[in-house]
Amino acid sequence: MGKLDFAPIADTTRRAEIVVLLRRAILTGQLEPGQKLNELRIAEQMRVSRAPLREAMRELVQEGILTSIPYAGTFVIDVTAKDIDDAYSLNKVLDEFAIELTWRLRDRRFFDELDRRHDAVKQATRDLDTTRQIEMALQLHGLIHEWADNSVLLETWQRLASRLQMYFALHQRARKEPVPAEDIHETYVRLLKGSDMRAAQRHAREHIGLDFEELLAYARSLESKGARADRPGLPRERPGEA
Amino acid sequence: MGKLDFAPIADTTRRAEIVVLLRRAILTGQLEPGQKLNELRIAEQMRVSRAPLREAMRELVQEGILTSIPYAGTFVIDVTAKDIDDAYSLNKVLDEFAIELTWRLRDRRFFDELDRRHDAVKQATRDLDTTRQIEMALQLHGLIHEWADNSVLLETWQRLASRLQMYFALHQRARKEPVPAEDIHETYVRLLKGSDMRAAQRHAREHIGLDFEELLAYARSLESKGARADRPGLPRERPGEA
DNA sequence: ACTTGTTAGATTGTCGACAATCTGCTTGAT
DNA sequence: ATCAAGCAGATTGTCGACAATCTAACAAGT
Repeated sequence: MGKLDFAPIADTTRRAEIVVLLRRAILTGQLEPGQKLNELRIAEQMRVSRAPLREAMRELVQEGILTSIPYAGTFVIDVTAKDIDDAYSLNKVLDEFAIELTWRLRDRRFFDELDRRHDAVKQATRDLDTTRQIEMALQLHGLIHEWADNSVLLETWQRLASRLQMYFALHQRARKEPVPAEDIHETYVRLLKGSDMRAAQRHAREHIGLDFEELLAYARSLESKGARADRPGLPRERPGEA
Repeated sequence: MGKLDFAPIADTTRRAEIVVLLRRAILTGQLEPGQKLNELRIAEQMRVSRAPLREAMRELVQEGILTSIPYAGTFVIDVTAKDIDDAYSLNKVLDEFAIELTWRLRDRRFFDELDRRHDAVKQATRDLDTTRQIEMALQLHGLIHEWADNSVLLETWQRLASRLQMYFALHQRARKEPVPAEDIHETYVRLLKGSDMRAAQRHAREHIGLDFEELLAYARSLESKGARADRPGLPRERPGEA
């Protein structure tokens, strides 16, 4: 018999597809932070009943990009400057760890994949597709976490990456300027291919740091402008879990 | 008006209560790894319809202690030695980070809470209540993550703690010996109260390390004994997310 | 003996309807 | 005018029934 091994076939449940649609809508900023998700309306738009929609929403709540208040509704999470700062500082720690784990596992396939993703970022940049640029940059950044061969680290990173994508998309959408044209990942990729692990770790911190500082400044400016009063019934605090 | 601030009232949805019940059943080992959860049977036992039960199960899937395969069922996650090892190594990194963040925030209330949780562990040990001992030990350990004032870190820790509790409960249930009587947390607490942060971080690694080594040895012995053939239809691989 | 097609039973996925709860407005008393 | 009570509408939570899919046993053909 042939030694061909097939990949498992795709999920074909409505729930799974709904999750993909909703996640994309949130991460690209089509659904704004704090916005309420009306179940009936969304279910009708998607031509689906509320059952699979609600199950999908529960998944995204646990994924950390939605928040739910019983009998009040499910909302896109609010983005505070502190959230961004918290995510940023944890991200630094995880990156350092991921580089350490990945370092001895780097091989030809790793470098090829690194280049492939790097190219994807540059392509999206040329196309002026900001949304895709953000997504591809995070994919490039996520490679060290995928390669580290630590399932728990990878899960943690993916949860974090979801929020990062949302934050950055929000930021990009706010400032009208076009995308930065120069390639800010060049050094990052080069160091990951090199032989100085400490240098790579150090750069990962600082490189990410630059983007984040800008993002933080934006978030802080939003908050100093006072709480938004346009959307009524916003949850100011999420109820604690038992 | 009084300056009393009330805690948010408890969630009163069936879904939330089901989550608590299911989580406890899994973390205490009443539901074994790999075991399938029959929706109809559980729903009847709890006197609830399948809708809130299924939503609760989706949450636990995202929490990482259940795994779902479309049209096949939802199962308690399988525990492999590598999973434990992965969780262990990430836990070391998170602990080090948490101690760093918490260090300058330590105050009277922190030390009091530290003692309170430490006492709770000792009490459970005296009562020979192994399940509670594990839970309290993790609570003691979680204090540095709660105190660190980083919401993303806290979330990450809580997800990790769920699995750790499951692993340890499984281990305890397997070996017939009674609980270790001596107080293994004494040094940990003392160092957290002291003034040498590096020493506290170092101890956190090694202290946890001991428990884990034992746990790992157990998990490896299970796997070398060959795959279990008693439960049919076990998922050997979970389908990837798109 | 081995494979293939079929069928019955069980289980998961989805739907539409009903119950519980919240929100905002109206009403009416002071 | 102010405020509380209560009502109407909208939205979420839950239920029971149906559809889609899987599993295992059985029959039939090679």
